[in-house]
Amino acid sequence: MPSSKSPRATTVSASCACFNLRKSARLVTQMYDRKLRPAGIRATQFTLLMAIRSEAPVAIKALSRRVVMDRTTLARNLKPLVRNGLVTIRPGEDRRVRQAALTPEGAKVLDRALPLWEAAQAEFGRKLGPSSLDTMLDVLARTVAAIQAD
Amino acid sequence: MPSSKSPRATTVSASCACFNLRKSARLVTQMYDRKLRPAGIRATQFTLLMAIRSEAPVAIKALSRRVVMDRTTLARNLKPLVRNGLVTIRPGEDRRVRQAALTPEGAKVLDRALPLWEAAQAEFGRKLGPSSLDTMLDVLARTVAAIQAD
DNA sequence: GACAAATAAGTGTATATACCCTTAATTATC
DNA sequence: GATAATTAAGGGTATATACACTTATTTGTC
Repeated sequence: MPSSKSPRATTVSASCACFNLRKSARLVTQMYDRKLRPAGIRATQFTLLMAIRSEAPVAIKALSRRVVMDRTTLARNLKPLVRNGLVTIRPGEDRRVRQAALTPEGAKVLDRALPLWEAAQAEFGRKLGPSSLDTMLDVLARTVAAIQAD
Repeated sequence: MPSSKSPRATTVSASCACFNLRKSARLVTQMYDRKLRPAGIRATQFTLLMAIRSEAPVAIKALSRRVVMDRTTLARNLKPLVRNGLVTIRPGEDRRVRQAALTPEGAKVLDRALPLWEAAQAEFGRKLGPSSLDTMLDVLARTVAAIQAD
């Protein structure tokens, strides 16, 4: 039973789903970014490169659905990748659409990044414990499904 | 070799702790931000106001430890709150230190925000299920502990 | 007391996030 | 076939994140 001093403050910090998700995401992102640094990309960029490689050429809109990222956020996250020559964006047949694809350089960076990502995954799994990692992925997947259900 | 490419992509999107944390954090933050909008603050700002209220006056460094946020990130997140008159930052006795505290206006906004936050919590709990919410908070707490253990 | 080590914080730069509003192109409706 | 409704995307603005580097102050050591 919490003390009478500031029970609500304690409640927020311990029970707010948003705060605790963001807090964990900050720490985990820092860890993955550090691991990926030798490849010259960040965790978010790694995810995007992987998603593009598996579906290229893919429209901005379709890609944003795939990675569950706001369309305008995605467009801006692609900019450094385009600037650094890892991704190309070209008009599709439907001239409203712009298609993203990996460049050869992008594929090369991704090949260099993959073992670094695997190392990050392994370290995180070791620290948290494999069954907890499974639990986390399960509850996060259900969270996304629950929110997107509307 | 069609099979060399798609399984890894699937693996990343299904098993990357960083990607899935960030993805969930995006969606959940959007939901909490929407709920808090009538109070004129965002989820991150709500968290900071709560933390400041429960410990004011509190140094930037101490606050950054409390909310597990990079010190420079925190300093920048405080700026809109100071600009909008919700928080004051003043020098401490130790003149290296700057102390943050709520203004009366900040307390007023927080009072207006609290029931909105509670509504967001309730809606999220209803969507995900109470036991899943507990599971999430538990695994996120252990994640933070595991990473900070080093 | 002088000076080195440690500590708290600010700045520059870059990425990440998403709202709102607008523009261009396609599809549906009559 | 002209026009309305829909769809894909870009730009403006604001917040969120964190690394590297720097500055100011305090503390520890002799």
